[in-house]
Amino acid sequence: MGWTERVVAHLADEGHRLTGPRRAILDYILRYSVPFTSEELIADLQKAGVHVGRATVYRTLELLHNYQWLSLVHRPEGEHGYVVAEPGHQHHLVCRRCGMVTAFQGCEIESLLGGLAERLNFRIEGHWLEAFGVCRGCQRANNERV
Amino acid sequence: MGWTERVVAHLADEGHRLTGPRRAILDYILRYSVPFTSEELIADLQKAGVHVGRATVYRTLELLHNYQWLSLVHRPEGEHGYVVAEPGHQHHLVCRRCGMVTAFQGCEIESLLGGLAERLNFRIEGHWLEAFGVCRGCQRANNERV
DNA sequence: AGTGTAGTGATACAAAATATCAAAAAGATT
DNA sequence: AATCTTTTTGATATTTTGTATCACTACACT
Ligand SMILES: [Zn+2]
Ligand SMILES: [Zn+2]
Ligand SMILES: [Zn+2]
Ligand SMILES: [Zn+2]
Repeated sequence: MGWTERVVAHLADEGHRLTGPRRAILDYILRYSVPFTSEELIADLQKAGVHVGRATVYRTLELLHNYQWLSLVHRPEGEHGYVVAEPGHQHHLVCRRCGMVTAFQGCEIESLLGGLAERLNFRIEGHWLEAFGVCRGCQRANNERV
Repeated sequence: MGWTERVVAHLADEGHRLTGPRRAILDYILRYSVPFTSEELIADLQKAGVHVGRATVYRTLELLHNYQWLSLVHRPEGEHGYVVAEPGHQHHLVCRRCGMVTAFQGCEIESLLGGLAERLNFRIEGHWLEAFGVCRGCQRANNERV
């Protein structure tokens, strides 16, 4: 069962309708290998001849983001982009060259922040972590060029 | 030597001119106790009767951000806001109630990410970490109310 | 098939950010 | 201190991004 099917099932569970536009957006999203913005998706859908209203794109992405089927990451240029995700605590490695994103779980940061929080009397409820670097493919490409 | 003086000295070093508008913005920035956006600063300067063009505010904030004299953090409502910072590796605790930001250094995350990077063949060059929670003051205020 | 309601999208609108470019002002030079 | 060179500024126009409205559509359920 792939991402789309899980999303569809979950949305149904939550009482949302499976509409044509939502289906089209879900399908299109999977074609991205790098984070995308709402505006980019709108433009790409249009180019591809898929007719979906601007407001619907914004609404659908927000819906998916609320359920954590999409995550936001910082792209190399600075703005936020969406990437497909699975619900739950997750972090990302973002390639500065090609923009590719790799998700990873297993986070030991809570314990790391624990001592700090105690010292500062700050009650920590969550965190956002994202790492930047160069992915395997881009390292190789670079070596070949040199 | 305070933040402003360090910034002024650094900008001079880098060959930038110390203009009236820049001075005004630097002075005003220090009055914020929570992260602020470009638009907020523009509005506040106007209210305060300080006349600085909109474009200049955007340009100056970007300049300071490039030199890391300002950091961007996610505010409780979701958007990005600027906070004064010192160049170098730094992270922030952001209070979800009042928006107050506490910076901290001493970061052991590199080592934590090291093993992961090796497994994934990803060369990590940096990271962004930000923690959310409730600051000391807001915890106390809440207790009193309950 | 009929019904109630979530969802859609054209349009208008608002907000945020950038581009342009003549005029102003820093700082160097004399 | 007057001049010159170059950065910087800011009014304005424009683009980009995101939201509000609301009549209409079509999904889900009986
Ligand atoms: Zn890459
Ligand atoms: Zn984590
Ligand atoms: Zn607080
Ligand atoms: Zn760190």
